Amino acid sequence: MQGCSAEKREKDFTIMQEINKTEKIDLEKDKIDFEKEEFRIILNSRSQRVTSPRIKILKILKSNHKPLTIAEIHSKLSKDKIDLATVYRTLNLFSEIKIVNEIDFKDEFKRYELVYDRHHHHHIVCRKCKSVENVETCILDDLEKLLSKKGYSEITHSLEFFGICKNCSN
Amino acid sequence: MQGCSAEKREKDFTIMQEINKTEKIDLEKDKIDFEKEEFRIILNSRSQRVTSPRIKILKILKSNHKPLTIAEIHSKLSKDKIDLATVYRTLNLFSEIKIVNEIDFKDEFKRYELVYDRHHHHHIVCRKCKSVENVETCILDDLEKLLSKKGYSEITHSLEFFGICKNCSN
DNA sequence: TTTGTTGCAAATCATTTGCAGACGG
DNA sequence: CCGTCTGCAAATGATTTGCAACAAA
Repeated sequence: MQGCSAEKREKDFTIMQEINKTEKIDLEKDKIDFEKEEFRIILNSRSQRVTSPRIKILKILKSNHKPLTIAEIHSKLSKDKIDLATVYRTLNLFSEIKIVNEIDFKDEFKRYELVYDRHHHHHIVCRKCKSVENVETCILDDLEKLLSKKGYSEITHSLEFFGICKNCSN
Repeated sequence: MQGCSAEKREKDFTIMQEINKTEKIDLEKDKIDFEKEEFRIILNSRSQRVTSPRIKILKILKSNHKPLTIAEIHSKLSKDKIDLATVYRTLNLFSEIKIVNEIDFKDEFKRYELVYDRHHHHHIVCRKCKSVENVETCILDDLEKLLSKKGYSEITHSLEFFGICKNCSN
């Protein structure tokens, strides 16, 4: 293909057409390209392939500042025709490589939240409407006081620790 | 039935026979009868019927000082031929009336633990062997220090709050 | 070129449900 | 006796998996 300048020019032109089209539609082009590059680095650094479904799912997780269910992620991908099975496989992968946290809100669905770029935090979930707010502090007493000041009532919490026990360390 | 003394005596005798038989087989009779009475009170006070599957499941939860999965509970009932669906329905009921806590250990199974007679506590779970120890303290920093002194490593935790938000209170 | 990923369709498996008979109060 | 609970069998629905085509490195 080297030296095949006519073809190259035609290709460049096609690319420019593509970019112009994109610019008109998407005013946040620069931000999005930056994100893509960020995701590429994250995946590469963990020896994972950079694929279109993975980037799209990462974008969705990044732009939604609350934990999402598989169904929510999949429906946000509806125009991209990404298979449900791929969504499951991708989120299982992301959990394994620890760039995503799997959260249980005590309903029937698991939720996923991007964590590689965020500091440790928790959530307060409304038992009725399932709305979610982040909780940044980390001492329980202070927390519950804070939450009731914010207007929540009947607060309960669930806290579990996970680790490797003595036996398993050997 | 008043004044029907012959019948009453016969009935009492039958009961005594029953008790003697039980004593020979089960040396912990007193303890178990006490438990049954306790469970009866708990269920009655919440307007729930006292049935044999419910008592058996409560006994299992009471005697196992760690959260159990549905499958574990069901297998401990194997000799009693209690249906799996009944186990599910019973534990959902127990969760609703809040005598049992439903816990997520981030594997595929929900676990259930009796809570009406215990003070609030958490757990530390080994990620490999799934062994469970209770955690009684309740300040996170102290906790994690305590846990690593106990020999756990790579400790993480998961904490979520649940409550009713302002909007839903109206 | 090689290895890993995706889409599709089918399988799996935990959980729920309808119903008829059994049981508790 | 009335209303609820249980066992059974079938349905449901989220999640996983096998496989062939495809894409990334």
